[in-house]
Amino acid sequence: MALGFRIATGSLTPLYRQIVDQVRHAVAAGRQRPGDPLPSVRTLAGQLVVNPNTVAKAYAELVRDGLIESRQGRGYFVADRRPVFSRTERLRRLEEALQTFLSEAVVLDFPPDEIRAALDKKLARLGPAGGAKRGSSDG
Amino acid sequence: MALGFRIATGSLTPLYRQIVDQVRHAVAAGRQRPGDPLPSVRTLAGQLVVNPNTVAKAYAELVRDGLIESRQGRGYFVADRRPVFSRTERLRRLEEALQTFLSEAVVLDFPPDEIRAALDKKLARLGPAGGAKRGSSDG
Amino acid sequence: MALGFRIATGSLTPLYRQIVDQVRHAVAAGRQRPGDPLPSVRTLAGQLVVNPNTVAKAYAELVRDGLIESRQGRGYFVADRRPVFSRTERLRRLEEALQTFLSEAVVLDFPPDEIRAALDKKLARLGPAGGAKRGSSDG
Amino acid sequence: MALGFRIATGSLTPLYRQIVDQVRHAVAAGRQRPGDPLPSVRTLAGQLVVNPNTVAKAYAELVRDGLIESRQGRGYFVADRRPVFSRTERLRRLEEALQTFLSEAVVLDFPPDEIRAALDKKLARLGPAGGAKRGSSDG
DNA sequence: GTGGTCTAGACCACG
DNA sequence: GTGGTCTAGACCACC
Repeated sequence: MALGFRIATGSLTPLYRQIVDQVRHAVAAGRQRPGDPLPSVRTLAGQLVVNPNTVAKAYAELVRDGLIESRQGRGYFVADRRPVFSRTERLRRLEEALQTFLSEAVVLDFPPDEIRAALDKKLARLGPAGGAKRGSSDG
Repeated sequence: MALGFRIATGSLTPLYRQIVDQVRHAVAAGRQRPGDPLPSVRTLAGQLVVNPNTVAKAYAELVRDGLIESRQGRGYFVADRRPVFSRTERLRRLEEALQTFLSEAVVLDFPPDEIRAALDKKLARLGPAGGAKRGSSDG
Repeated sequence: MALGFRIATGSLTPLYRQIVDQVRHAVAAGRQRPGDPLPSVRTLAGQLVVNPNTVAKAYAELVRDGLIESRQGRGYFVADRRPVFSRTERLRRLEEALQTFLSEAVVLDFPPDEIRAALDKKLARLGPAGGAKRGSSDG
Repeated sequence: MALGFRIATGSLTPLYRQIVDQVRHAVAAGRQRPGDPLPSVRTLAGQLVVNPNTVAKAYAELVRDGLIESRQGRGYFVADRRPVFSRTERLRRLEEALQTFLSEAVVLDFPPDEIRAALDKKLARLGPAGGAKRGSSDG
């Protein structure tokens, strides 16, 4: 199936960030699996009505995170999962993402219980399917 | 009481953002209630050793968000909060932010337990009085 | 002292890569230490007679490697060393860099002994000063 | 004997580069000597299951580098090697490549021992007959 | 056709 | 002044 990428031009978050996030969602949810091809830079750019460079920038960031890889002349593909970051770095990034999320939740005036509930619900849904399984902590 | 504002000059998050966040947290935690005065721009700037413009910009953003209001010649005060968004809209936004956070966490290969733990830890630190208690109010 | 950046426009290696390498050299050799400012994007671009975007791209890559950091409105600075990558990833990168180096050496028709000797000489020179000291292997 | 060429389609390095490298290594290791014939473009393409264009491009690069030569209607042969660069120039280039490699290794926080070990391991794998033995020849 | 690099120039956010 | 994002469009390498 075609990835249902959507972009909000009016949003505060940069276009390239939105693309990065959506690819991450697709991979995290297992909608895209290792080996699967991503839409070509030009194709996606046309589809989202943004400049190809913007898509390229997004893809480049995902490559550096080890989530996807490029094969010259062929396109981008979801990469085999491999431990790229140290545990400290992973924690730093988790913390950062959590901070961003919580700021938004607080601004939206949600009480802790409701936030926790929302998380639990979503965790349960992706539950046994997606998520981490491997022994992980690479030295 | 004086708000215990603290600024980290070396931090990655902009100074003005740090101020905005701290006011938000103070209000969310109930340390600042509707009608309470905020320190003047000059006072806070002196206290934090930052440029007054920076404080002014932070306050401007908070005004724009409806969290505080300025009363000519008297200073800034915490505004009576009225929900700007409908409950459905708020839920949609929470969902979206949560989705982004969770995808990042999953891609970083963190197991559900660790994600939950990180959230709980941060929620607790937000203060036991933390978050909004009022029932949902639909716009 | 001003960093003696130089660029070879005719070279096969991309401009932005050359910049990345030179910053790495400076940091590895201890000519640039944590906290030190780097030339601003526009300044360096002017100095090297390249487009600012090219410098920006180089700096962005160094940021993602955790070698430097940007402070909004102030510039780029050498970051405190922190373990960003997992051991596997570090080994992968070492292997890659070694492969590139050896290919060049082989093309240049140097025998193993001479290659080894050159390495030893250079290792000895940065010896006790530069190089790795910390316990490193972060989990 | 047939050259034991192997290609990794999933690899990050381009197909044609892999071919170029393998020919170089074969020559460097003395498995192919001046005057020896190389497999024809079509033969090798069939053997590696790649497009003949890819092989042709690899051979073209090797010709350009003076490592092999084509004899009209007969095929490609390993060329008599003559040093293109003066010894000082070769040393300068070796120095430069080494510098880039070492900076990367140091920044990756590898201790001298480990760097040396990695080099030795790779040199050994290059083949015991590996590398050039001839004395330096100044151009 | 694919991705990779580079330029020129615009507009915004931050201090 | 600083960096950050985005566009438009060029040219090259690879398959």
